[in-house]
Amino acid sequence: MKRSTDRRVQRTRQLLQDALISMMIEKGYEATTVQDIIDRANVGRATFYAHFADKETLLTSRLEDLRNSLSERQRQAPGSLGFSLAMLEHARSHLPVWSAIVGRDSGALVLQRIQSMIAALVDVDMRALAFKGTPAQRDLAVQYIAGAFMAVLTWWLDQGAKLPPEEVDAIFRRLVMQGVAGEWGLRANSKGRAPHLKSM
Amino acid sequence: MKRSTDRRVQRTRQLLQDALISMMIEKGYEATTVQDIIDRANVGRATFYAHFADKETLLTSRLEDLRNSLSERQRQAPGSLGFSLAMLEHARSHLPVWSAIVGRDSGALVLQRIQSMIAALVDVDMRALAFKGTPAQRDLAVQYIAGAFMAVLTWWLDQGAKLPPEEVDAIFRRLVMQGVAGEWGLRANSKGRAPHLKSM
Amino acid sequence: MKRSTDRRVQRTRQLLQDALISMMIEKGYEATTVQDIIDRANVGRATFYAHFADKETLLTSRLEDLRNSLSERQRQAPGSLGFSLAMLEHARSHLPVWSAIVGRDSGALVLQRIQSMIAALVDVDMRALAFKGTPAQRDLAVQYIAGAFMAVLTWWLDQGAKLPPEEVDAIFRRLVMQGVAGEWGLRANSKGRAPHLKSM
Amino acid sequence: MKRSTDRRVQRTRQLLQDALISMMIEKGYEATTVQDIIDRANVGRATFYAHFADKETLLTSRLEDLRNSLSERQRQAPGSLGFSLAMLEHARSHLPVWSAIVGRDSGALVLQRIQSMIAALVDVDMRALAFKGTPAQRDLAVQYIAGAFMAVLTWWLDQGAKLPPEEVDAIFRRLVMQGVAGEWGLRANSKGRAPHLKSM
DNA sequence: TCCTAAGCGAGACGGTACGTCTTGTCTTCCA
DNA sequence: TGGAAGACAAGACGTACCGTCTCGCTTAGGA
Repeated sequence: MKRSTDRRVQRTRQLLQDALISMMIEKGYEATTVQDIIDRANVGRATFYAHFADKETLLTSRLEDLRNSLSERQRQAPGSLGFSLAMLEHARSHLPVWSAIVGRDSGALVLQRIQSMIAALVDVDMRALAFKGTPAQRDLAVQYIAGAFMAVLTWWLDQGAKLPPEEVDAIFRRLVMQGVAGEWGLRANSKGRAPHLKSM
Repeated sequence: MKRSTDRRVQRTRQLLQDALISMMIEKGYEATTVQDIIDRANVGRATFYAHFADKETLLTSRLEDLRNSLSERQRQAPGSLGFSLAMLEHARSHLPVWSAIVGRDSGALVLQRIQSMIAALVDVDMRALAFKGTPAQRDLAVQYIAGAFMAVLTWWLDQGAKLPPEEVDAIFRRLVMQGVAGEWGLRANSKGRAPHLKSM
Repeated sequence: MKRSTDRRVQRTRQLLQDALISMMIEKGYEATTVQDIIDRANVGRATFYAHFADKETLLTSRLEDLRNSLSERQRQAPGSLGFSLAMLEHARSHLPVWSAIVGRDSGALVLQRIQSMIAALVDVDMRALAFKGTPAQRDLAVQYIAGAFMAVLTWWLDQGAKLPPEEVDAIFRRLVMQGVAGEWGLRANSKGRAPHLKSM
Repeated sequence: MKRSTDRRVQRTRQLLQDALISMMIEKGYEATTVQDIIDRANVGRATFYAHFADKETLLTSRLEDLRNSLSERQRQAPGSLGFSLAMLEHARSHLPVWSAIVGRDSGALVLQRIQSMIAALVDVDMRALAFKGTPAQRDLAVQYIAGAFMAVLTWWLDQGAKLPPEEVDAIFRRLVMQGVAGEWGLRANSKGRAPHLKSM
């Protein structure tokens, strides 16, 4: 019951999320103020704070969607570092946002958030593969991979995302697999591609 | 002429840098305000801005010392990814600052700066080694390595820096070398250890 | 038709008026918010605004009862400044509200409303007595008396209403009558006391 | 020392006081926001709060000047209810502000502040005159007079301040003296007029 | 030894974002 | 159909921080 209220609430949350994305493209994340967001969303200030504790919480809620897409993607091909190509393609399809995130100092915090999201996915992949090594070593490997991927992604975007995602993905995966498999031995596990992501 | 003036200027810069470090340990980088710094340094507000454009510039000036140490270190053993062990040991020797940098959302921007510093070092290393591949591929590798290292470093510090630096370094280097050498073929180049860093 | 509806409406109005009084005693008039009132009255926000334009209108509606009592009281003994004793006694019988109204910056506006209510009564009294003087002079006298009375009432309440109402009333009336009668000559007119007020 | 800072501070306080007065004339006291004041004064928001706790404190600081003028005026002719004519003339010379204060609901609080200021002056006058009666009676008389005066002043201003101040003053003083002298006996004490007030 | 210019502390200031609060309007659903 | 529940836009509040600024004090060099 009170479904209508829920619907209104959802609508407002959506307006705010969209406004954030749209402002990020224009001014970057750090430079975007709460006032910018609510002006863009045509929403009252109090309403913003009724839904989100602050700008960062709003960002997190938006990233949640991305996380869900990637998780879903992963479920269809576990243990294949599938997030890699998916992320690259996602970034290319939504180049304006991602350029804004990656661009000058604007998104250090955003990138950090995304990196820990990636790390969680990698962790699942490592467990799916036959990782040989202590839990501490697995954690190290997880962080290693997530950090390396984000660095590659950032660089690729900074270059204007000109190289084909498939190529970047292939190199990245080989770099990781040769390293990690050499060190701890992983069962090869490369199932088919899942469909592209749509969100964001 | 006016050497005494220069000495005073240096003293003030030093006071401000020390105050920043000391505040970062207490409250983290983001949470530290310019007011905090000048109070801690017993310096006037205008004096701060006479020396540094803003908080970030002050940080950069402090990181400059770290960069110099690492460059020096690298010059003694080029092409060996020598920054890795040096950084790990440096971090362990100055655990309070590094914990503060790495701790919860305190230092995304600081870490980003350090990462690009590392990337510059890696770039030199890659050129020193016989990297086979296009310039773009080298750039990709550079970012890959720098990102992976920072992630490992951050993880290690977050864990309380309990594992021996030598062990972390060894694993990291093997992961990198197996990947990069497998992909593009690198001449093995692992000269002896250089002396520890002292700054910071 | 729909008498039951009328009864509900009356009930709601009553709930709101009571809630206002009760909140005023706790926090003073200014500090009381519409939210406080509707929470206390267990009433929806829209309902509040369906009945009253704002907090002040609600107050006014409540004061209407007081005005009616005093008017009734006056009809029984016109031209006797009868409001004086009636108000004093009323205030003593409902000390908590009146203390709240009078207390520190809580009710400047409330007191202003009451004062103009008193002024209307004084005007009637002045016309009942044989006031000699121009209309402007009568207006001046009316304001003079109402202002003086409210100040005395406020002072008396601020002191904790310790002096007997009769004594305060007597002094007040002598001060007024000697002044006004001396200036413009009034026919003595001091009929018997009317019964006490009950409302509020 | 540091007189220059003091001078700046004084200037800023003055700018803010003037801006308050000027806004009050336009929109009334209640309706004037802190933002209005600082915009008008060309002053930063933090600066406002560095000088005054809130809008009301600013008002109080402004009334302090009026209080000082009246006190000075009183010192030259004590015991003569000299504030009466002085206030009336002051109000007529600064009609725009006073009209704004007196006008619709805008200044209940301001008027309350002024009334207690007047009461303090009356208290001094009562002590200067040979007031016969208990302290409680004197307090009552003080409030009576202050309340009556403010009511007359307000009425006079509401009428557009058309009657000559001297006439209003004369009537007010006779009303008071006949009442108070009749009740408690006062030595006549009506020294010459002091010069007009200039502030505000 | 005096003088003079620079470095400096202290801190006022304009500007701007924050997160909180209250108001009055509106929509939806229940009894 | 009246009213409870409560989302919402609007906008003021008081706080925090920033980077600029003016002011005198201190403290050396050079005269």
